[in-house]
Amino acid sequence: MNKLIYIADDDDNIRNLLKTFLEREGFHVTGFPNGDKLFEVFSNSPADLIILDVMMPGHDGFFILKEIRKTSNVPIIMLTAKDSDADYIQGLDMGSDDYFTKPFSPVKLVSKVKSVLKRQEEITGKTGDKPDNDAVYEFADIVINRKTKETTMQGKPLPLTPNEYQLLTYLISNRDRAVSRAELLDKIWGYETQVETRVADDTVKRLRKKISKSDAKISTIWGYGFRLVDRSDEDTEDDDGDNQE
Amino acid sequence: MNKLIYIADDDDNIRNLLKTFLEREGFHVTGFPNGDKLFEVFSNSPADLIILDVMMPGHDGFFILKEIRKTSNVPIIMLTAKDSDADYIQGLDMGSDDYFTKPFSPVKLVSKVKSVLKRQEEITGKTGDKPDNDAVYEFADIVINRKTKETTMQGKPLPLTPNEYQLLTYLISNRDRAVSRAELLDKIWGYETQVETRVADDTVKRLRKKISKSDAKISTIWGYGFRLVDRSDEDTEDDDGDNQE
DNA sequence: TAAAAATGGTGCAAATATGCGGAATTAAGC
DNA sequence: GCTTAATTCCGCATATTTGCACCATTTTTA
Repeated sequence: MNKLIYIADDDDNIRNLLKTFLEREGFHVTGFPNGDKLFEVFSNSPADLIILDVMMPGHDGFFILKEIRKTSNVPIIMLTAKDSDADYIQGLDMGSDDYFTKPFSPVKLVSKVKSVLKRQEEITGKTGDKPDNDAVYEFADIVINRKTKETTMQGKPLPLTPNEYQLLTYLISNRDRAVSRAELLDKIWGYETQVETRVADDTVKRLRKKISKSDAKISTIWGYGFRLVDRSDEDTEDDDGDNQE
Repeated sequence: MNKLIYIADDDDNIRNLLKTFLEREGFHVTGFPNGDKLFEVFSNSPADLIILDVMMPGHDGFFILKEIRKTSNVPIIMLTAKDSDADYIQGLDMGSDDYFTKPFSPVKLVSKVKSVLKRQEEITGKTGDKPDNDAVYEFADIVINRKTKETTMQGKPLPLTPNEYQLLTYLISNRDRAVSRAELLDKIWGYETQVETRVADDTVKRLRKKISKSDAKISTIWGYGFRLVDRSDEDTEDDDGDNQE
């Protein structure tokens, strides 16, 4: 999986310790001496998970946390000193964030990291409301991150070609209705006129093959177009009326 | 058709250009110097389609778009400057909205307008000016979802062919009167002249077979056409000799 | 009551739509 | 320029729809 993890801690020993343990587990780790540096880099190249010490030169961990939260839902693990920060911890969004109390066992932190990442995958992999609904499209067991253009099916990466990506995205964003071939050609291929072409069918064909094991299914509306349905709940009603003109 | 189109753009040249081209195609066009003015007027007298420039004095196009979307499903075409608005475009409801990048060809925009309006008709129905809040047609135990094009009878899926779907939809939307064969041929088959054909009867025949177990029934108006009746309440007066033409 | 007109039903074949595999073309990276 | 991936094109097999011919049944008209 090769996840990228950012660590901000002013203590070199702790940073290197964590780096060592995490890298041993196959993670890609970058350390920062303070939160501001981390934030600066993160703004341009996001990571999969962030570990923040609360006590740091410059802005403290909670400040950085809030800054990051303004634009990202990346999971964040806070490193706190004893109980002193208890009050602040209460305010954390425990859904996507977590905390660890110093001193801590590196082994335990590593397993915490793993569980947080796993949970994150579960959240993105299932139908559950999630904060960043503009950037993430979900349908059944398929998740599309529109910012990173990453697509997953049942948590595993689903490689899509550009056209397939667009088509699937369009179908998902119009999950509540059937879309006609003409509309697909117009929106995705940009054909103004309804040229007699079957490129849409071709792309649907390839897409169907790739998501054949998914709960999501592209059903045909005979004489009209297509519609995305979820096998797990709408399977009983496939055939139905269609078209016009 | 004589559709009404509203345009909001602070650039007089663009507004007049569009106005000219669209009016040449038979559309009725009203221009506004900004989105707020357009919104104000639209609130009282709706249009069939709206063209919004993104960059405008006052609220920008996306803001106006959202305001309009709170109460209406009128198709909207956004005019954006280059790729700068790419992110926002992502957030559009690509189903009923569309966008155009400046600079654009008026000819292409006109054809886009046409295709959008046509699609809107397909979805909303040929009757035209009605917000699609009645996307679901019901008659007796038959339900037609015009968005998904799913048809159910007594809760179970009712598979209809394109022609049957159209015919049933037309009958339901005209439940309060009898429709003549000539009218059906005109509206559904598009036969301008009253060709001596019995295709309408064929489709009625097939439809009757499929809904034979339903409370809905297609009764024949001898010498004229058909009318949809509900067995459960209007059963007493089925055959009667209405006639005219 | 018989004949004519209108409608309903059955079956079939032409027309249309869709799915699918693979070739051909185009685009993209090196 | 060459190699690979992506897209489109091309037939063909299959599925579905639809119009029509033909006959039966009902209704009207004479």
